Amino acid sequence: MTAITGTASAERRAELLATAAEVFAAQGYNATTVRRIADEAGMLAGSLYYHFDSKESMLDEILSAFLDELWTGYDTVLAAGLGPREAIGALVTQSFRQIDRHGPAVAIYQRESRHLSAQPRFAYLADSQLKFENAWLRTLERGVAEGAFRGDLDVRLVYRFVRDTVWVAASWYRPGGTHSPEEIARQYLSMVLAGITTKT
Amino acid sequence: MTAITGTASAERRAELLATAAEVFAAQGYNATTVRRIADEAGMLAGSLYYHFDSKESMLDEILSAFLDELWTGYDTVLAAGLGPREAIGALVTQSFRQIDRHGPAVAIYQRESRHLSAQPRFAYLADSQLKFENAWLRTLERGVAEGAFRGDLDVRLVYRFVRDTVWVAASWYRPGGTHSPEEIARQYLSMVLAGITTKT
DNA sequence: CTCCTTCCCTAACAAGTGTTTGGTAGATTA
DNA sequence: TAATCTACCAAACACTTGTTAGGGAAGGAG
Repeated sequence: MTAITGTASAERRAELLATAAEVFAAQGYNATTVRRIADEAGMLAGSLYYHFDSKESMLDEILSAFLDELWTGYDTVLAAGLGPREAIGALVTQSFRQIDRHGPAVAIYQRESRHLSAQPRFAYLADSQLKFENAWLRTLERGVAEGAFRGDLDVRLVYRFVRDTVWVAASWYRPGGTHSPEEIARQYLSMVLAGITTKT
Repeated sequence: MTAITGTASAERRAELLATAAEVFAAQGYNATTVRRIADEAGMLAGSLYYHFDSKESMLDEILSAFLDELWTGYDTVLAAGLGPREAIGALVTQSFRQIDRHGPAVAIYQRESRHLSAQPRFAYLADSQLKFENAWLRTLERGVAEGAFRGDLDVRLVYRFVRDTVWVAASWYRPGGTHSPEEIARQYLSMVLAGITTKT
């Protein structure tokens, strides 16, 4: 029955992609050999090509799946019509949830996105990055205009500051630790919004 | 005369290491071929081996030279006996100066440090990271104890927050831009210390 | 039982990798 | 002028890389 085997093979695909993502995240895409992935999956290198066209296809599928889910969450937040401060909060929280779920994918994205986006196949990475930047910048500027955020700072610098502080967390965050993604998001937000010094 | 040729060849070494560092930073260490480096330097791949033992030696020299200079600056700051808030400020400023000077090296360090430190040859990366963590953590804890920093935050989280926010800047910072490293450090510090919201 | 699909293995390929070896033009030294 | 040294080139080496082609065991379908 093609329906049953279809979902079964889809599950196997996802399984293989998950292990591939972990190795990519740990070693880097270029440093990862197809034989290592196969090893981790308990099979031989050639067998991977029954499921995937190429090593690059795996990377593509990992990244695009992650970005799809990311933007589903982001678009919901952006369409909710929140105030600047609440919007930033929701975006940060949403980001940490993605880190919690797609940890390896986030790490890969951060590491390889820059030089990958030059490749036509991965042009959607640049698109996403631009859309991302616009969403954050507009929210920040709106916040400055409404007096919620400080106006004495370079907005682009603030953007990069917030963006980086959130996403780099993927490099050390491990699911199932002492802090839930929501708790980490809460503390991060508190630092970004109010600073780490006492208010005297 | 060995003295003159000695410094001349030392200059050539530094020159080659600088171009190697740029390529490593742009493409990643593993994705960079020795032929690409040689090409960028205007010579053939084999010729590099007149100056260096191996590709790994180049990486080693780049990273250790960077760390040496970094710790020279850090140790000066840490020995100055500053208050917690001033110490953090000095450390951040110092870090941005390093990014300004050793941009490529910093980028390489961030990207490859994790999996390199497992290798015995690069064990000093792990040592440095530990020393780094201790310096920051102690300063932060001292600040909390003295009431300069907030006590309602997880100190380790604060550490990673500050550390990451500073060093990721290397991924987008380019020397000779609109902002000097000191100006960027000033604004970053202002955000980290006081937050991005208006104090109402 | 037979056929067929699924999923993997075995074995190899061509291209690209870091590295080595021997040579050589040109400057430096004696 | 002869000898030596410096900094590179030319060509190959052994090895790893992603990828492919053919085969075969297992199990469901007819």
